[in-house]
Amino acid sequence: MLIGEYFHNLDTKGRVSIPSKFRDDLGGTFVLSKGVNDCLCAYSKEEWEGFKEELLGLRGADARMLRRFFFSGATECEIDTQGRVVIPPLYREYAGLGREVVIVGVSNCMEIWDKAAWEKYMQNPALESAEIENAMERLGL
Amino acid sequence: MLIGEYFHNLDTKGRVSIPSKFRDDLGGTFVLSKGVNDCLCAYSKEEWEGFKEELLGLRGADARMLRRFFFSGATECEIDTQGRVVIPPLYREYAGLGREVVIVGVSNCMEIWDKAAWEKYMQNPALESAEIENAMERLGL
DNA sequence: AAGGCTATGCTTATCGGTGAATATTTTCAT
DNA sequence: ATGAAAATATTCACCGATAAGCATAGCCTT
Repeated sequence: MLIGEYFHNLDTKGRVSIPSKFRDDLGGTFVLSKGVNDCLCAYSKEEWEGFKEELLGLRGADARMLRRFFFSGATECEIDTQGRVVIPPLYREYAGLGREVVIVGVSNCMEIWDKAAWEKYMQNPALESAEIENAMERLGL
Repeated sequence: MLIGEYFHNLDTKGRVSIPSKFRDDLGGTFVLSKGVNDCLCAYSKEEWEGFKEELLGLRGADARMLRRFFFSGATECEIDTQGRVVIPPLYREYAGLGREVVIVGVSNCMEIWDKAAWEKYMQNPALESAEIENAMERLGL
């Protein structure tokens, strides 16, 4: 299971070390995709396969558009012998990654954030204890 | 699996480099066909066979029309020793290809778009974050 | 036969990806 | 606390992919 928060650095070639605790869950190659809040989202092959089948099962014009969106916004990544992956330039740009990034485990996927963006996001008032408590209550947790 | 988005240029002779990550999946020769939404669609021989069978299995007037469209609008292409293919003039014209094109992986086929047309297509309101989040929820991501 | 056209291939430059080597930091067991 | 091992950071050198321009060969036209 992918959980935790890790602070890492991109090297000058745009590579980043994957937290060693994540490597077994992710596998040697995984799928990196553009996430919803200006972050990158990495799925193990198994996770991605499930999603892919769902997408391929859809029919109609909207389905074609969704397929184009999700498949075009993803790329296969391979972890090298030193535990690193290259974040392609397009993806670095999309997520606004500087040198310092944060790698976050979200149970079934791993997210990569620019450090500043992550810290800003975590300051969101919706994440204060009271709000968290409210949300939990609404969801019956 | 064909995924990702690559920005390439046609040379003055109408040739374009196929992303190196796609070459294994596509094979040395593939089938280029006119796609839906003013793009070109490239299938590996295997994928094309599947598509062909699907088309041949259909009955009725619409089916006849689709068969004429897709079979007349397809041609075999060969990747040269430098990883390029010639896009015949008719196809360049059909998809409105200028110098800058985008090559998109859509899981089972590869699409070639004029850069401007692709960017316009991807601005569709149905692809705003809220819609995407809905779609992801439905698809179990 | 000469000139020009087209298709194809070759060459070079640039950029990004890859792999190795080493340094540094962290973790863990003793 | 200390040392060993693992994880992460950093740098360098090399290789491969792409872009662009040029060269060659075959073919058509005149």
